[in-house]
Amino acid sequence: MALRLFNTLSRSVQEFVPLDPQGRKVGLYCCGPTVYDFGHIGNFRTFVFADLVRRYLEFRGFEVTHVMNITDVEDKIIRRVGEAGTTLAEYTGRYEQAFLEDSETLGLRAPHHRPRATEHIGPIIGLIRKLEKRGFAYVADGSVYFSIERYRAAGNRYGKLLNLNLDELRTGERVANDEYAKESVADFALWKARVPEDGEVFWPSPWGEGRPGWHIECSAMSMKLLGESFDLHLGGEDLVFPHHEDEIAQSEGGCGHPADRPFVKYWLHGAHLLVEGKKMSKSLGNFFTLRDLLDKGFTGREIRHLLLTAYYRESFNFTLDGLTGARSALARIDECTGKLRAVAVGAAAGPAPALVDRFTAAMDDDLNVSAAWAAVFDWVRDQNRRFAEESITPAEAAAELAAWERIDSVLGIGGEAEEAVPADILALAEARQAARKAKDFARADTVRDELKARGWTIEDTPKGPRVKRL
RNA sequence: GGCGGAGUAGCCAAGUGGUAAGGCAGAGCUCUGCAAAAGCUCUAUGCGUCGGUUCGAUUCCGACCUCCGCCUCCA
Repeated sequence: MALRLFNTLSRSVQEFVPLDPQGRKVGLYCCGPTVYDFGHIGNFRTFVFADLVRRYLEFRGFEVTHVMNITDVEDKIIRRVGEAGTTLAEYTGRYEQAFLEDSETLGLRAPHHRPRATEHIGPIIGLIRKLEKRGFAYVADGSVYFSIERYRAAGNRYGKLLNLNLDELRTGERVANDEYAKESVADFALWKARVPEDGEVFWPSPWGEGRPGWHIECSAMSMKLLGESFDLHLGGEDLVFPHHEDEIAQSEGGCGHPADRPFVKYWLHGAHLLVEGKKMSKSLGNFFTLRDLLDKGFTGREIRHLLLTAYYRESFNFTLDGLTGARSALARIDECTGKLRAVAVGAAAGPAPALVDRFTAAMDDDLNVSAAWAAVFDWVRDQNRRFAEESITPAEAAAELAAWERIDSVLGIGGEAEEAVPADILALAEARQAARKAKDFARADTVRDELKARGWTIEDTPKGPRVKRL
């Protein structure tokens, strides 16, 4: 039994074997946000996916170094900085902070490194110089470009991730004015010469003042932090081309990776999502930032759960109804784990194996999280039956709880211990119970309404009343 | 036009060459003073359409229909 993942490089599901000879350490890089605005739900599908990969690798015993870059210099950012009349650092700092908060809301484990592009201009320039030295870069009008033709002429393949017919690229319409100097339309910028619109956003370089191209930061920072060859590189499916293709060309072009130690061993790409059945767009009114959803009263764990119900390689239809459904589904799990906590006494000898085994089998199969949830909900039903029959012992409950906690280290939706009930609320509940015993139901109902007004609800169970947070 | 992905119940969504996981919603039941909550049970003769291969197809093959993505802004 081994973890198998779909590798975009081979377009097939492959067993995951780390580069580390000990088979223990894993380098994971995920293309992070461009901090020009609040992150939307589509962005976060990708980041939740990356978090799932990271957590599952850790669950499987790998020692993961997780890197996620922050793109804090880029065309759109520069335009907005100009419009806002502020500085680059002030502008991007605001949205980077928002991104960190949103990540926490969704229960994303913090990456070990969050490198910013603007803080790695040195390594970026260094990589471009290597490319120059090896003859794959050329200067035109103060900008530096990558020559795909020379790269291919040296025996390299451009188009590893995608079947591309370079001669048939539909190009021309969207070539920016400042890129007319390129030798070939498919070439891409490594370093962009400073233009007046850039304002104060520029750095000195051997080619004059300017700023990095879009792709180069990921190559430079990932190799700096994870080594020239590392295990996993993740991103949204739209990044396959050109971003990731260009990363490969730059990195392998600059460093001359041997065939058996490529820049990246496994490329994983998460599919996009639709919202209410349509591509997200502001004009359709189905464009949601994470904050929009929180404003509607949904919680981070509900959103996380919904984003984790579907297989990462297929597009997913995100709906508000689905979020409501997520709330109910989580309540079912919380109810079950709450009962387990109430019954469990003493340390478990170990997690009950059935749930963990079924979960692991599902996840090993290219992160089949849907099947994993099926295992969870079947388990919930089984536990509920045991509660109904009162056939579960405290030790068994502790073992089941340990199993849940084990797999929740991956799912990350929690199920915290229930809030302690304050004394005055408890007193009210007891008063109601006394009234019921005395058949004074009018008074009992009044007390129940009082509790409800204070945010608590009473469940009359066969074993007596139970007070719960509304 | 090129390349790729997908169509499974009211909604979301797994899966398999041998007779359809799971969640939400809905229904019935249990419990209850009533209610709520919770729990249990049930809910697709069917997997876009039409052909083909096969003892057998939702699963493989072909055609068609529809939707989506990428083809230098994109998670």
